Amino acid sequence: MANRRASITDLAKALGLSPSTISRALSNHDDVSEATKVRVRQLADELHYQPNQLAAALRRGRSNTLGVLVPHITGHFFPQVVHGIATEAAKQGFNVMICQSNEDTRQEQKNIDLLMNSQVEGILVSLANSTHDFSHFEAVRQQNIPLVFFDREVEDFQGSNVSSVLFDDYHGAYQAVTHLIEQGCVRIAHFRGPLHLNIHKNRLQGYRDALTDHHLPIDEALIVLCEMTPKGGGQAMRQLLKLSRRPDAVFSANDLAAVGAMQVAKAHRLRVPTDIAFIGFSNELFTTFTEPMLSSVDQRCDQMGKTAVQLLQKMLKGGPNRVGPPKPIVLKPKLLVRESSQRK
Amino acid sequence: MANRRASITDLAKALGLSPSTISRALSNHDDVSEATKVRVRQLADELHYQPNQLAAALRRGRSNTLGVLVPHITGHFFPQVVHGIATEAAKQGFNVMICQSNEDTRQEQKNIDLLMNSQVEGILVSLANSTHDFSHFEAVRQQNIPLVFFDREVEDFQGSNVSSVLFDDYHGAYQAVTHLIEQGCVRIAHFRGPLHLNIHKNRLQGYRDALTDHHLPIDEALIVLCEMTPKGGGQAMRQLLKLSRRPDAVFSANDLAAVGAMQVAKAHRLRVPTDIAFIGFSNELFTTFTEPMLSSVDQRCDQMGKTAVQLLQKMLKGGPNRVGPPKPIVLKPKLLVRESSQRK
DNA sequence: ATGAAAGCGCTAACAT
DNA sequence: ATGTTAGCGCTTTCAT
Repeated sequence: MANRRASITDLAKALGLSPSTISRALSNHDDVSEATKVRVRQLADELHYQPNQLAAALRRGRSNTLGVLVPHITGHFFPQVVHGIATEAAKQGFNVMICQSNEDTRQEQKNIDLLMNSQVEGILVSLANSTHDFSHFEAVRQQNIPLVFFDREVEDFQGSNVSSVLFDDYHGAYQAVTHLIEQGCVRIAHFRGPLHLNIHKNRLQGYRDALTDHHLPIDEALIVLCEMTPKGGGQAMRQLLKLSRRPDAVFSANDLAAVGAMQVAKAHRLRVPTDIAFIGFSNELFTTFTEPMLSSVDQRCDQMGKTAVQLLQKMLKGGPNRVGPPKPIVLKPKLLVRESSQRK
Repeated sequence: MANRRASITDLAKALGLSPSTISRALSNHDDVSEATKVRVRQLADELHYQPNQLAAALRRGRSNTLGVLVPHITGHFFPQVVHGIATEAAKQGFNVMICQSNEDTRQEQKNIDLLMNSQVEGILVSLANSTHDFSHFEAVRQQNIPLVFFDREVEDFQGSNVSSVLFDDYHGAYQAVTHLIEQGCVRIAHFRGPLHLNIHKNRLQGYRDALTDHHLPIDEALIVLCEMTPKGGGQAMRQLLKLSRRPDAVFSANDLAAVGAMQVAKAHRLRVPTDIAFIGFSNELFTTFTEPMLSSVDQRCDQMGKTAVQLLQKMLKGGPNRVGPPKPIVLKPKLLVRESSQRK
């Protein structure tokens, strides 16, 4: 049978004190005598007293909870970011409520509502792919609840309590391709994803600019739209191998496709990296399990989560007298050179 | 400026009605006139009224929130399970609060406390590796808060509102080892984890029984306690290779250790699977990227999350007149045979 | 150093 | 069909 939980009132009655004193004692308030504190704590322990956060939050007007809204918690990236968020939030004393939009705008709206109703003190969002209408974020802005977009951002959505944490995809791609050039590669192919996503647009642009800046021609036949899976990468690779002049390197917009391509290349008796070098993107766990190990651009996903929470925290503390929103934070990528691209 | 949010009281005053009527209208209660409902909804929309869940939860004594406690949200397994949980919980109209223990018992205790304080209606837990002392779950049991252990369970922790969703590790291991025997392996090693975790105990027992049932001797020297990482697996492998009679197969309690071991074996010029075969456990994404591809036992992780929530839901609905706790649910494994164990 | 009292926003039993 | 009242458990101002 569910014993009703001991409340402050219960403690008060049992000790012949007032609820206010109990409350103060439990929160270690200065002007409660040490003796009383001891008595209170002891009884609280004995009765397994559990403070009711709901009540405290309601009274204080502060829920101590952050809301997180991600497209989903699968794959590599989002779990990692969520991990970073949860860890940092815990460190700062916040609870975390997590919702998934399943890449669906309607669910995103519903979840934003839900988070607001739950009186979260701030919201961290990565947009659903399909989201073009941003009216549901209006409410957040109006209530002046701090809002941080990460990875996927709403463009032109300004506000004094709105900011973002992004990843410099352009620079990551640029670094990767430059490294390939330095290794002596001259026909570098690129596997790209759909360009309505900024990440793919930027990675492609980084690729182009790196080539141009190093006086290499851009051959559109070497830029292949492919599904970002091992299978997709494999198909793209086969397509490239049919060219009269095959590429001597592949920079893929993700690791999965790179691995698939590498497998196909090896099946065609090409030596990696001597005949053809590979670089992926995201530094997935498995990149060190392939043979040769796959070079990749590391995104520091947990760093992104951590940074996002810190940014939010800054807004919460900033108060109303802060001038303007905190600047968006752009995380720098790091190229990890492994065997698949190391020719020298 | 943070406009104070409109409350029910505000709506009541503005419309010249009582708060109770507003409350009833908003929750579409039967005995409010349609006309009133319309008026109320309209004004609510206009003022962007957001119900305060905190207050409602406090009043109702029901928070509409489930607590989730996992060792971490990284790797393959836990994100997948959490995804299953979050999805199913959303479907059932629950919010989800997520905590990580970081495999640390003290944090686990703190998080359980936190969840209880947050008045969650039920808790889903996968234990930290290091947890030997279960006193923190006593409180949960005493408060009669439904508790579901998944994947990692506390043995001998019974209660009318305690249950679990497990994976049939024994059977998975048994299948894996039987398969190795059928491939002609006769000296099969096992990498095991710490045995206070049932998953490892059961995997070990499945290993033993499969050998015995097929009339193979059990050589304790072939059973190695190792850290479940590539590095740990590598070390264990080196240890095995020093034996006068090395093993001709390894069944590892997880994929990471298997991969590490496989790399070491290959570095020693052993051919996989001809000289030595490998099977891992969990069917991580990267198992298809290794060379040769790693055979593994698939756990259907998202199914586990979904099932766990459904079980919890059953307890919540069951009420106090239910007889005994719901039976633990055991999910069946599936052996995926890939190159690393396929000799014929 | 402690107590009395009010109220956070909501709901539900009990009126009318 | 609507209103009155009380209270969920806690914190905090204002006494004393």
